[in-house]
Order: sequence, then C-alpha cells, then structure tokens
Amino acid sequence: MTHVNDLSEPPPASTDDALSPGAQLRTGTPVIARVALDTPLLTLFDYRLDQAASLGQLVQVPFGRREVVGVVWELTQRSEVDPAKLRDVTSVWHELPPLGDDWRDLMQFAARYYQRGVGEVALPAVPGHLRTPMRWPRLLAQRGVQRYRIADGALTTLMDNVPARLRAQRRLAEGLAQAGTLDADEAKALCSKAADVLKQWAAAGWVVVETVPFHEAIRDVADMDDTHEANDTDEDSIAGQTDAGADIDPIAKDTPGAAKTLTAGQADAVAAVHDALEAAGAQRLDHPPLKGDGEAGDAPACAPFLLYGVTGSGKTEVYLRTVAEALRQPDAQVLVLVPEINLTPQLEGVFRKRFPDETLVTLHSALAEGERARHWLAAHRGEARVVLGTRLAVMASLPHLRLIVVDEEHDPSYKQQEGLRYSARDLAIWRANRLRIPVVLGSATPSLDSWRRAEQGRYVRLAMPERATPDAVLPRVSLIDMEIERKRQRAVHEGLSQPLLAAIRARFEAGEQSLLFLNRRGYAPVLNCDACGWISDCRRCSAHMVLHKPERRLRCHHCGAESRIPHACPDCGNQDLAPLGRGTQRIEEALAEHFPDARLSRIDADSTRRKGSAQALFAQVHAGEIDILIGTQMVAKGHDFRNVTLVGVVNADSALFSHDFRAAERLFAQLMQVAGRAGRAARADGPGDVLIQTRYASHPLFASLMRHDYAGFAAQQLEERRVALLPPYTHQALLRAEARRLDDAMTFLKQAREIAAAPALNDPRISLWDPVPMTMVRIAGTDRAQLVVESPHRGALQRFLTHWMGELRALKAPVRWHLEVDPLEI
DNA sequence: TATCGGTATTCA
DNA sequence: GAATACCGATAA
Repeated sequence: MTHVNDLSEPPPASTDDALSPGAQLRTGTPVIARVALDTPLLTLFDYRLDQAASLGQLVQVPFGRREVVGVVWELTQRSEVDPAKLRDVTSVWHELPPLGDDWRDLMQFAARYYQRGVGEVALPAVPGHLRTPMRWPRLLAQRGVQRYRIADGALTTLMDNVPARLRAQRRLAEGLAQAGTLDADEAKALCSKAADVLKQWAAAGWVVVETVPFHEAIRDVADMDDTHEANDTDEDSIAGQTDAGADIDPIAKDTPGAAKTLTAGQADAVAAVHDALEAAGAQRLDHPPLKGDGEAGDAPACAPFLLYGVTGSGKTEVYLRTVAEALRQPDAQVLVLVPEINLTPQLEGVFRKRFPDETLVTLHSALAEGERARHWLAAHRGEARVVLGTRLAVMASLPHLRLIVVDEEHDPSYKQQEGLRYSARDLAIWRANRLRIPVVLGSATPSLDSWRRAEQGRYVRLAMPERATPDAVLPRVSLIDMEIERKRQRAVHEGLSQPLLAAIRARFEAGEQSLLFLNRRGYAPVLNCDACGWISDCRRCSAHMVLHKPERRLRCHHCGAESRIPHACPDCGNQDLAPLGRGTQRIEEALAEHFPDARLSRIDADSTRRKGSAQALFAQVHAGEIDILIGTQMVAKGHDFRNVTLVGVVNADSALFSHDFRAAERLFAQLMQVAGRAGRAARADGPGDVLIQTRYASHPLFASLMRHDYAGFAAQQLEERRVALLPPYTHQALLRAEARRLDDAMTFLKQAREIAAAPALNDPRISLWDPVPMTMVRIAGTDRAQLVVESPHRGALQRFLTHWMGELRALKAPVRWHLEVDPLEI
C-alpha cells in the first residue's frame, strides 16, 4: 500500500468457521446466518436458516418483540449462542441481488474506523422502504411509477375549481402545474390527502394518471429541471459548467473531445485520469476481482487525484470528460459527490445534457422515501450508470463502480454531524483505493489535509492555474479598513461603510447586481436592555435568542425555542430594548432605507424555509429582477450570478480569532468562494470587485486572499499546524458527554481519562487533553463537555480507541456520550 | 435503539 | 386507584 490510504488498515481476519463469501448453501442444510442489525450493540446476531441464502442478502428476522430487517453478514455451521435462544430467519429477500462484497467491506471498514457496530452503519445506508418487508413485493414488481399530470387543456378548469381557501389542495394543483408531473410521494408531500384528491380530479377529467416506466420516470424529473436551470450554473464547481468557456459547448454530447479546446491544465488533468482509468481497467483483466477474502489482490492502488483549479478553471469540464471516459466501459458506474444538492439542482441538468442516453439517479436526503428507494435500487442493480449525490451517496451499493468524483472536496458538509459521524470524502477515497479505481477530488481551496498529502506525493495534484474562459478575470479583492473608517469618523451606516455603500450605489446605477455576504441570519444576534443589562438569553441553551424582526419573534438558533419580542425588559420594565449586532435582516432593512428604489432580496435559511422558495429567489436574481442580494453562505455555494459585479463581505472578523484552529481554513475557502461570485460577469471595464470590511486589515489571511494565493495561505497554515502539532500532523478523536448537569459530564470524562491511563491501555504515542466544557456548554437543557485524544500515529489511535470504547461501554454513568473520529470542529 | 416489566409518582 | 413517568434489563 504505497500511496494511500489514509484511513486504511488491514481488513479484519474473517471468522474461522465463516464460509467463503458468496457461498451458496444447499436448501435444507441447517446453517446459521450471522446477521447485522441496526442496533448500537456491536455484535452480529445468529439465526437459524432453513433456506438458501448468500452473504449480503436482506433478511427479515425476529428481534426481541419486533421483526426487523438485517443483512446476512456471515454464514456458519455452528453458533456460540445457546441453541435455546436461537430463532429462525423469518424470510430471505431472494428477489433482491445481495449486497456485494465491496459494499460490505466498506461498511465493515466504516464501522471499525468510526468505532461502531457494523449493523449500525450498514442498515441506515439502506433506504427505509427496503427495510420494510411489507413493501418488498411492490418494490421489485414495480415496472413503472404512477405519475399524475394535468389533463390537456384542463389547467384553467382545475385552477378555477380549487378554491384558494383549501390551501393544501391549492398547493397540489400549483405543484402539478409547475412540475408537469408528480408521483404519489411528491403529491403527498404537497397535500396530505393527495391520494383522494387526485382520484376526484381524475374522475372529473382534470388530471390523468399514467404509468411511466421506471427509467423514464427518473429522466422526466430532469427534463423539467433542465429547461430553466441549466444556464444558471456555477462553473468552478460541478454545479455548472456552461460558462466554462465560449469554446466549450456543454450540449455537444456525441463528440467528446472533438472540436473543443481545453486549457493545457484541463487537458493534462483529463489525460491523467484517463491513464488511471486505463490502468485500472487493465488491472481488472489481469487480476479479476477476487471473490475470496475481499482483498482486491496485490495490485497497486492508484493515488487519488487532487484537481486544484482556481475559480473558473473549468473543473466541471474535467469531471464531465473523465466521467464520459469511465462510462465507455460497458456497465461501468460512476459516483459523483457534491456538498449540497439542494443548492445546486441545476447540476443534474448539466450531467443529463452531457449524458442523455445514460441513466442518472440522484441520492440525497431531500428525496422522498419512495424515490430514494427507487434510485438506490437503480444503483444497486447497476441500472444507474451515474449516481449524483450528497455524502450519503457514498454509502450506496454500486456493483460496477469505476470512478468517483468528489466536488468541492474541502466542504465541511461532507462530514456528517450527527449519528455516525463519517466523512464521505474520506470514505470515497477508501472505497476507490479498495477497488483500485481513480478518485478525483476537486477544489479551488482544497482542505489542508488533502493539500498536504498532495505535497507529500500521496495524492497526484492536477493544477489548473489558468481560467478556461479568456475574458473571465479574477475579481479584484480589496479591504475596507474599518479602523480607519472609525478614526476618520466617517459615518458607518448600520455596519455598512461609506466606501461599500458607494460601491453598491455605483453598481445599482450601472444596472449591475451587488451581493452582500453576512454569515449571520436574523435581525440582530441579541436584544439588550440599556437600563439593567438584561439580554435575551435562551432559557435552555448557553446562547442568545436571536431577534427576527419580520416574524416579530425571538429565536434560539440552537434549540429552536421561540418567543414573542418583549415590549419591555422582563427584569426592570424598561421600554427601551435595543438590538445589538447585525444579521441579514437588519442589513436588508438598512439597505432598503439607503436605496429605496433598489430591488432587494435576502437569501438565508429563514427566507428559504418553505420548500422550493430558494429556487424561486435564485431564479429572481438570475432573471435580473434583483439589484442587491443579501445572503448567508447559502449564496456562496453553487450559484453563478452572472450580473453580480460586486461582492461585499460585511463582517468576517469573528472567524479570524476563533478558538477553532480550522476557522481560518474555513473562512478562506468561504471568502474565495463568495468572491468567485463576482468573477463571472464579462464586464467591459474590468473584473468584478470584492470589498471586505474588516478591523484587522493587516491579517495575513487577507493578504493571501487579495493575491488569490491559496498555495501561500496553505503553506502558512500548514506551518502553524506543524509547529502546534495539530491536524494534519496529528490525528484526533473526540469523546463527548452530555448530561443534565455539567458535573456529571465532566466526571464521566475524567473517569474516561483515568481508564485511558491504565497500564493495559497506556501507549506513549497517545495523548489525552483535559476534559473541558464545550464552547456552547448548554444546548436544549443539556450540558456538554468533551475530551480530545490524539496521536501522530493513526493505527495506534485506532487500536487505543477500540480498547478504550470497550471499557467505556462497561461504565455506568448518568450521561449520554459518543465518540467522534476526525472531528472537524473542536 | 426499541421495548418491556417493575416501581415510584402524581393527581382527581 | 388509575394514569403516567422513570429505570434498568434485554435483544440471537
């Protein structure tokens, strides 16, 4: 294992009496199935099996008083379990092809790496419908999907007959009109009585029901997305590629590589991945996948590619070409991971346009259950050749996987922040490594971990320094020194400096758009009483309640608590309560005052709460109906605003001095990304502008940012990390405890620390920090504390954790606790 | 994690 | 005295 990986350790030795994987059993032979179940218990559970079954098959088994679905993980002749306790497998889902060896390997690895039971990892990776035996018959029998659409010419009749007061029905009608067709799940999401309502409408002849074959049903959705979205894409991320250059025609599909000029960087990158794909293919011929111990033979792995391309360098075109290359092999499947599909629905369209004849499915949490099951099945059965999804898609069963692309690999949303806290990017790398297939990690601001590995030569860096579009230029980044503004006593209007306001005015008058970025939603982060010092604290959290002015509410962003805005101070009765600080709503209000004629729009989690409203807001911006856009990081991701020529960063200072050592890395990536929004417009008079308001204008981060110098920034950050012995120079895990009282949580962690010091566990390569209360101690009435464990040696850390967890589980304490491996936030 | 039985607690 | 909240054991 020369280059990679990263997470890997040798696979666990298989149990002595386990049959070889894939072994078929003669019917009637008494055998034991060792089944993985979704429970926090670490073990597999033994069941008698009276029929043929193979590894990876889904089975229904009795468990306690319930019937649950599990995966056959091992097959053996005898069981250690008391025969009196053994129960029978209720049924085997023969019709579903078993989950493959490689998938089970991945699950096994993830379970071990993240210190969980295998069932706890494997079963949540299977869509809910497939874990409901009731649905089994229908799931596979399903030849097509029932879809509803408005009958030809019946649109007005329908609309006239659904009164506005029946809001759910109205939503349904509008949904139908907008989407063209809806399936039962989608309809139900709009209107809980959709089934009945649609039946009535069908009877009235307003709506027709049609059965669409499965594959087409999936394609349908895309068609409707394409039509209005495909042009508004973000070219430096996968979310878009249409403006990757006038010389690149995204729609030309049948002629990959023909008559389209790539930049030198793009061409080199495509060639490199092409060679890797060829090599991997040749290897498969030489060493056909071994069915035996799950090892992919002794073939060398191919190192991950780090596709490092500045904004506008055309990474998407590289993805598309390498995907096309991989798909040339018959049956080959490709997995494309993106951080958040909801913010970038158009990327689906881009891929479909380029691969109109391939079945493409999406996998993400916003899919309706039924759809999720269908898409997952299409992947599992090898029907879907391109799977496009968020982090959960890395867990999908992909029997013919030949290439993985991870777009925006640095993005924190690849890390699951609850339940099993896995990193989809890391698992993707492991998966590719195990399969000996190429993986392409793309980013303009790679994670420092990946960057370092590239520096070490463990990843192959594919740099694309030049922009793909000749007339696109990097935006000019400049700072507005708020200290100077203050010293010169220049008026700052609601946090907006004169230079920034002037710049906005200039764009407004020129008919161009401005985008203001502020990572704080609400009106003001806290409400304060001048007289007695009362502040709007949340009762259940160690956080302030945030003032939301349009809704006239105070809201806690951590526990969701809400209350009305008090008219007077609850402590002293003072009527003058003042909002402190600024959020997007307040900036919006200030700008509305300052630019009464401008059309403003605010895009944040509050303004886009309703499903689909984000789409609508973005569409308005694209259509040029908005002059000034105010937004949180939602606007930084994915969307290309072609007419935005000014990006203003209102306040990013808090991240500069955060206690989290990764804050700078995140801020840099975020600012680069948001700055990129201004780089698209082909203006006659030069590049777009990025203005950053700061009180720390001399901070080195800004110096690098102004030069668009990621490499310099990374080098400086890595040096800091090296000196301080922080990741990636060490590996960390985090033990977190929560309890009603902080004391209990701390006591548990102290105990845990003592256990770690016991001779059996003691390893000089492991160090434990002191347990500390978390920065946000209290959330929703529970206090949280944490303990960091670290080691420069990943293997040592892994071994230590496994033993330590064993001890901790035996401990009885009035706390909830969990372990997070490779935490992102400390 | 989901569910169970057992026991303590609450309230009319 | 019934309803319910809470705890600990258990799952093959």
